[in-house]
Amino acid sequence: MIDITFPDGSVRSYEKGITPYQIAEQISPRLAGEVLAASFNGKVIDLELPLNESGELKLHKWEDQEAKSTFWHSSSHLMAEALELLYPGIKFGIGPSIENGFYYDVDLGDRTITDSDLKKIEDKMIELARQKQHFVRKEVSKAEAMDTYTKKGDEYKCDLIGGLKDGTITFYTNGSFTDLCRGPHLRDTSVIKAVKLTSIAGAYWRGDEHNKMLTRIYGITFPQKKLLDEYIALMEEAKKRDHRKIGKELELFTFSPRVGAGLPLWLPKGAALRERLEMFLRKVQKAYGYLPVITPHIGQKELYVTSGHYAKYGADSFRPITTPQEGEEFLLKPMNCPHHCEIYRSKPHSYKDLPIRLAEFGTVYRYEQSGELHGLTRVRGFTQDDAHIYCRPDQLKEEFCKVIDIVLYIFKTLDFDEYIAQVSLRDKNDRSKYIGTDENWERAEQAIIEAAQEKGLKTIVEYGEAAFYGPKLDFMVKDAIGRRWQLGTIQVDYNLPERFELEYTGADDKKYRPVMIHRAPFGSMERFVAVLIEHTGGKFPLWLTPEQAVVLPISEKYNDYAKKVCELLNNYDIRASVDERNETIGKKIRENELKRIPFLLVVGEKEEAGGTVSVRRQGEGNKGSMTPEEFAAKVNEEVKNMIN
RNA sequence: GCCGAUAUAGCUCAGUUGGCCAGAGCAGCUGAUUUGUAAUCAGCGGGUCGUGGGUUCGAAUCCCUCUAUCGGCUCCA
Repeated sequence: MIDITFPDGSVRSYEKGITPYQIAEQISPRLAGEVLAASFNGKVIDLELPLNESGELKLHKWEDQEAKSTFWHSSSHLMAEALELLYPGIKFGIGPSIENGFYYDVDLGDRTITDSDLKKIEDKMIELARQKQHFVRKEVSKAEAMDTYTKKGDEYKCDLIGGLKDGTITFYTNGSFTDLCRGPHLRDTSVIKAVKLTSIAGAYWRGDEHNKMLTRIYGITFPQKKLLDEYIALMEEAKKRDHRKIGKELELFTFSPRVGAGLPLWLPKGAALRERLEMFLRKVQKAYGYLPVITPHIGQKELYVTSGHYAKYGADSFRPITTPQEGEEFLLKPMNCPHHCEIYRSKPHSYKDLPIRLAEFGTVYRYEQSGELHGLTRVRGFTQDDAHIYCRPDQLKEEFCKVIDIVLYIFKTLDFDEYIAQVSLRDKNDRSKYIGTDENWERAEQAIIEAAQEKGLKTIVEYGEAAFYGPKLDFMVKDAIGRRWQLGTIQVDYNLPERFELEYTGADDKKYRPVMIHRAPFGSMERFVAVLIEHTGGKFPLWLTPEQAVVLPISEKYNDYAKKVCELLNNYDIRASVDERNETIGKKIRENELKRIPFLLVVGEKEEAGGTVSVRRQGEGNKGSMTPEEFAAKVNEEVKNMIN
């Protein structure tokens, strides 16, 4: 007998060799019908894997992520089976589950697959799923596995098997399709009731751009048709929040092919929004002892040779700007740090002066590959809310913690509660991508990990994500459809101070190297605004929104009164305007609601006579009448409470 | 940069198998209306169908180039 411990702490004894599915059946037939996967001692396993020892068992229903990932992983095998039947001779790369669904990378040879083919693949998948194909696990030797795929002519699987250890290799078979796979899988395909193949894309084999590009087919499946419909509806809702769409609708920004791809043009309302964000951060930074500086948009090539950026990125940057004579070469500035280092160098520093925090909303230009450009989130010209902190080694952790405070304060003020704090460290295997000594890297990595811990941040660690000169703490936030973007970033750097020979004089009158922190709480104004748009759907917080109120005269007869009200509000620092158009009040309300104006102030005969405005709040409707002064006081009070 | 797709008026989109001066709604302009909480009515103007080439008697429609955009991959100081 073995003892099985359940999540509620209860323990039951079972015959050795019992499967999780049998246990579910014994608990209740209903549970057996709903269970999709199991975890044994924390590891997800097949429902039909015999248990031979005591341990903790969790049975996963659809709600659990473990169930979903198993479900989607099995779905990718189902899709592979359908593909093999529809496209004989097709070769397979990898086909994992992902956050929302699954994909499979395939090599179709000379054939191509387009969106119009997806329907027939979906239909085939449903047809196969209904056959209730069992997923059968088989352990194979490495030689046997290699032989199978050599015969089949699938070089990708052979490549994968080459990297596996003998004795750990398993095949899974469902219907006519057998795949090299670690598992686990569903019991059978019959629970896959709804299928949607979402897109086709190219993907390099093993993620290496020097390798062949395979065709990646993305899909998602559900145990009920209803869940698929809900998912599709949710995605459609999310697409309405796309910052590119809202940016156009609300006239925040635009692009012009004539100006150039990836070079955003901020329209008056977008500029107003961005300016308020800047002012907000400037105020915070002032309180934290930052000193605003301004540096030019170009710098001599030598500057970046010194910093090391030229060696690392010179070949993939905008070409140098050359002067007519003298043979000088300048680069459009791709980052602000070298300039700030030169500011630090402009005079000698005492240990008593540190930390020195130089801040600049610095516009930088980076050559991004054409296929990478994406709305405001990935552009070729953008403005970093940049600052560089030069401090003594003993001040490092405290300074780092203070920067975390700023980032968290900003996120809190803007209701970004679902962020991921990512500690980005060096690639464990390839250290050639980085500059600086191991010792300095260790110190820097340690400082970040400790500071994050001290601030109680829940972090994930990613290796190989560090900058070439130092490790980072990155704050990642998702967009409307779940793509992750890096916003805030904090980086510890021992290398640039070395390269620029930065110094301060210690108490003992000796020269020392300061440590440098690079930090940008927003990341860039462009990306931050993009994510902010997607989070709010364009309904910006009252303190931030470009237009807080619009006065709507019932008819043109009241335009003069409306203008008077507006002027009064403007004097109270309310951002208001008058909709003077000769339109019905219904239409004015509709259009200004669609523009996400927080307050609409209707004025007509009654209001003019009483010296009031009729207040209508976005999404809440009519809130009754009050004097413009009362309204202004209310708005200003609300704004004050939001950013304090 | 790579794979796949898309590009018609300021915006959102129609445009059948290639065939008369390329259409609609919204926006704009003009006029009427003077409006009470999510679309008042009428008239008018507006497009070398992304660009350049090709096939054809004839191209928005078929083919190629380039550009931009979209979904991914790679990259992201």
